[in-house]
Amino acid sequence: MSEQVRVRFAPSPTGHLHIGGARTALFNYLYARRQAGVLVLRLEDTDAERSTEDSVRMILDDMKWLGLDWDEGPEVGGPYAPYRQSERLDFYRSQQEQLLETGHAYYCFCSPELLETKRKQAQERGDAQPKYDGTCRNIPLAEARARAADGEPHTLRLKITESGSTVIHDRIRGTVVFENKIMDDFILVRTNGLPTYNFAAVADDAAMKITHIIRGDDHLSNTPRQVCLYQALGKPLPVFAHIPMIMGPDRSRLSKRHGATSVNAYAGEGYLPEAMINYLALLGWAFDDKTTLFTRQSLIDKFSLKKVSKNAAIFDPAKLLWMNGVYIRDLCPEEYVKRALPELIKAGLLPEPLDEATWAWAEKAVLSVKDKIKRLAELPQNMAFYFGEEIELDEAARAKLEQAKEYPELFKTLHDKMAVLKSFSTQELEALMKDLITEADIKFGVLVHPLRAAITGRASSPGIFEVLELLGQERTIKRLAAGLKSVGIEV
RNA sequence: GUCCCCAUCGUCUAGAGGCCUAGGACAUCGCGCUUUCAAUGCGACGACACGGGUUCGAAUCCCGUUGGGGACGCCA
Repeated sequence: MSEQVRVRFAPSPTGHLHIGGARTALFNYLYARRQAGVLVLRLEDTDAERSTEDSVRMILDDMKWLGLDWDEGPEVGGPYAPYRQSERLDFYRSQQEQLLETGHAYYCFCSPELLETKRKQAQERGDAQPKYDGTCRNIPLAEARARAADGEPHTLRLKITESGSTVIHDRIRGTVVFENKIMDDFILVRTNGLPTYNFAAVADDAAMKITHIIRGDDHLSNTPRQVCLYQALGKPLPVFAHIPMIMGPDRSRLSKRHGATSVNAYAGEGYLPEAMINYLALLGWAFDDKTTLFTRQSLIDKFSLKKVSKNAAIFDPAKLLWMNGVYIRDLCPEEYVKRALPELIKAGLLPEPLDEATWAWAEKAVLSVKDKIKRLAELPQNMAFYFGEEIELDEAARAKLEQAKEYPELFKTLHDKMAVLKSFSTQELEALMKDLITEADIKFGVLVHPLRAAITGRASSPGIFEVLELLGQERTIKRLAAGLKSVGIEV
């Protein structure tokens, strides 16, 4: 029987969770759930300069918004706690000590300035690949320790075997071979005593018994170094799976200049987490040649690394938008209302505690535009005409209203009859209007278009009877009268 | 520059030698339905980067070219 699958998502807290990170997290999540394994969330905050507590909060919130719950990590703890690298410094110290003792690591006293100079020189000479020249490689450990103890600034480097090659068996890429001579003795511990990414990540992955490393393609070239570290540490290698990157429309790495790239931004714009999950799942993965809509559970049931594609994918906001519309329309009325009303409250269109009558009205109003919107944030804009007393007509509406001039008597009658209607309901209104057009022998549109323009200020709206009823008799009459008056029809 | 990865419609992808006159989805365009818009239905447009092999047969395998991306930090 094989060991339990343990995967991890290890973001560095330097801002919101972005699209790429979210997709990596999602694939890890899906794989963990599919394999009945464990998803570990680990914060890689060894860069004290850029890591912030705010970012930690934001990333955790973004993960929760997406519904990507982790089994071990911040807030939930776990057998390998702590899950923040900044709190694991003692552990790294013990690891580096071991590497020093086994001769896999050594002290390096070269200053950053010196290295920078050497790197520049190498570049100017046109050297194949700038790499550390090994100046401090053979300083006896005892001597190095003494110098370090004297307070001489130093880093720790991993001693890489220069000959041979390092082979990676990637679940997605296949076999990838790197010649060892292209690697240099990279830094494990910085002058400030903090571990570098490559060191901390590997030490932790090994310690936390991570079995599968599912991460972005951009880490593929880091992998041979990390493999060397695993070996130096005497730890078994995990399975690597490098998933393709997500690019912007210009095929360069997705970044701010491509527009919204953080999950949070999409949440704010009224995207549903389930739509985001579905869309992200399809970026670099497909189940078959037909299916595009997946529930979270079907994603879990169907996900496999085998079907992850190798090529980079371009993030397409248009498809996400379409999918979000699908998900909004698919929401049951209760669920839809529950998510929609806060948007109106946020926009100041509805008061904060809602009384029962307003709630009932708002429910219907919000439902009337359900299949017109693709993002919840479009709601206030789309429903503006339901609020306030007077309205302003846009250009298209003006033109439609002008058409009323052809039938001044008809609209006068419409106004008068509506004004005295006993029950201002969909049924009554429909009967009234049907009678009018039959009598006048005109098409329905002739009556509806100017009416809609007058009461909504726009050329398009939900079904006219629905709007009429929701608006109520008083406001309808008021707006209709004002509209007719503006085109010279006195009522 | 060096190393590594990748290469099917504008975009996401299906395709693991014959099922491919290459399938689906988004976008775009057209038509239908309809009180408008939306939704929806139908349809159109649209791709195997190029060149060599291998094979009876290649989008699928091999090599090269070109193109794109990534890495080359005391960032992650």
